[in-house]
Amino acid sequence: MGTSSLSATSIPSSSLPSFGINNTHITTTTTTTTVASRKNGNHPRTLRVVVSVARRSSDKDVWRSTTTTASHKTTPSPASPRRTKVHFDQGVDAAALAASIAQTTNEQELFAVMSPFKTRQLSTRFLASLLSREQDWQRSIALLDWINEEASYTPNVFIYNVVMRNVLRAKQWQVAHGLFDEMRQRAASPDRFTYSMLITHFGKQGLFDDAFSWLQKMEQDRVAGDLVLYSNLIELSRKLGDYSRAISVFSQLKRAIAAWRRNEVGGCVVPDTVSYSTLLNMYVENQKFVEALSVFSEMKEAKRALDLTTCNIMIDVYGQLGMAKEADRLFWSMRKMGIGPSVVSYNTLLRVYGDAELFGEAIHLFRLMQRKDIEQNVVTYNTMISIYGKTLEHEKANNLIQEMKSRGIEPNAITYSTIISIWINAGKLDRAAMLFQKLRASGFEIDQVLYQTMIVAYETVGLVGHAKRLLHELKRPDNIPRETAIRILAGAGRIEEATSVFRQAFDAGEVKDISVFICMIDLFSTNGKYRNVIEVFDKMRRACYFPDSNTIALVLNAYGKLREVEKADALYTEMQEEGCVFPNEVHFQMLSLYGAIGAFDMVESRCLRGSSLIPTLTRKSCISLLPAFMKEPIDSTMHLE
DNA sequence: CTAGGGTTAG
Repeated sequence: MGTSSLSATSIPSSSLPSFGINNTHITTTTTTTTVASRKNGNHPRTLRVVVSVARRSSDKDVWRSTTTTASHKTTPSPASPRRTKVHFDQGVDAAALAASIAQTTNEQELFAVMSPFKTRQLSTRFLASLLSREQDWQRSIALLDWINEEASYTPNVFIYNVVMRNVLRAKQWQVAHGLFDEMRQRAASPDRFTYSMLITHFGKQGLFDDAFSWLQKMEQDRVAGDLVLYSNLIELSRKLGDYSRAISVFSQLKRAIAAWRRNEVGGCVVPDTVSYSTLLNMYVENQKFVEALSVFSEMKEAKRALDLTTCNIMIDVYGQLGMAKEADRLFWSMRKMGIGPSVVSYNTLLRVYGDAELFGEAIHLFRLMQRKDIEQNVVTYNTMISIYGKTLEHEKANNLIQEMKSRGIEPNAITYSTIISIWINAGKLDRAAMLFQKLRASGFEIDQVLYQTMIVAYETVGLVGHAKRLLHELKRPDNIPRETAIRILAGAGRIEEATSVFRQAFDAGEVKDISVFICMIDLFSTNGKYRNVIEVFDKMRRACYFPDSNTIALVLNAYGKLREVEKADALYTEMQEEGCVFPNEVHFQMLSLYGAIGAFDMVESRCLRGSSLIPTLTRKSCISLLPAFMKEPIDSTMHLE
């Protein structure tokens, strides 16, 4: 019968990424499905088997060896007592049963433990509660399989969510995909718990494409997000360096809040401390300090309690705004608010003092930390070294390196690049070079800032030969990662070297960081190498990285320069559908592209309809739009300056 | 009976 052909080996290993939902197999089992369904009068079980076998085929250890289908392929469970409403949960000790399950090492053992309950009616609620005690992903999958195949219960969304939780915590991404598909097929529709877990776990792992595709599915399913989810998405966008997307998510959040206020949806979207601080942080990252301040006061108005992290962020904001006094006041009032400042608070205030040239206060605070035995870390020392650099006390700065070492705090690349810059600014290039050589000789990993610092230093004092030698080394990077070499070469504008190292690294599968793609696109774009821009972009997409909107703007520009308006249009449309909000420059760029090929209808349909462009049109942009409007009179609602 | 979030130094 069908299922016997469904052993793990029959699932092609290439059936990713939809993971095992393989049409061939589903087709071959259709007949059995019908029979099975008729027999026990419920859902098609065989499909479940297909999915679960495929899912398990990725397992590696003992749980996999039991992927035999023989034991549970035919006989519908004799009990199948779904007609009766009587449950026997009461007599079952859930804790003891969970403990027995926890002892099993493979599926057969687990099935054996559960076998007495095939003939008894356990409620779905009981099963969910049983599962929620299990943390191991393989055992929870086995239990899910038992529920489905051995006992013919119908797992609900609670049960699936618990299994999903364990699978995600174990970073089993393929299994998660399979489980998700299975949920949908079995009508246990994913809910906001499911989506929230998927989006955050995939996002945390840097799998942004997946994370945003879950978001899309969530919206298609009309599942309302809540505040934490939106905080998460804003944070994801921030990590991607995509301010536009963050703003777009934020406006979605505001829409969700409005809907919630009108009682249209459930869930809770009232901003809390963490979501405020996420927003704060987003504004800080993008240098929007005034907006950050306004969020802070809105937060205080909303009577949200300040917590440690929010205070730390705000000390930083005040500092960046040149409001050292406020930063100082906030720091010293933390204890009164019942918040003990952490090492991060101290470090941030140290930096604020340094930026404000309040060196006396900084040194005083540092001494206080040492006297009162408040935790210090490498950031504390790096900040102080930089401050001694500003006060021109070079030897004191240098001594701090010895001090931190003696206290068991290891200097890092930031420590060394700080001190090297100090030597260089003090005109002591020899000391800088000596330290650099010593670091290289000791096998310390030189990162791009260290390299760049030295290269720039050599160039500044006219030692062009030394600078060139360093750059030359990077072409054949043996002791530094290729990604680092690429970033340095690109930063130094060495197109040919950067290109060749990038191609080597990409072919060797070594390009893991999205920023490497981006710096190559930047490099090619600023040098008018548009064909190369597209090449890197294609590689980036093939490697499943999600480009930020600035990068997309550069790629659109490249397509335009190459007169590939159709490709530009496809990308522009796709990214907007993905929720990407472009700066107006990008829209104008597209406008002029459409204009150049005389596609005036595109101007209307793609750029203007539903976009926020019209109220912001300036005289200059209106002039650039004129060709497009030649057919139509200019709308009087447009604001001409 | 199920879930998830934020901060410092070159």
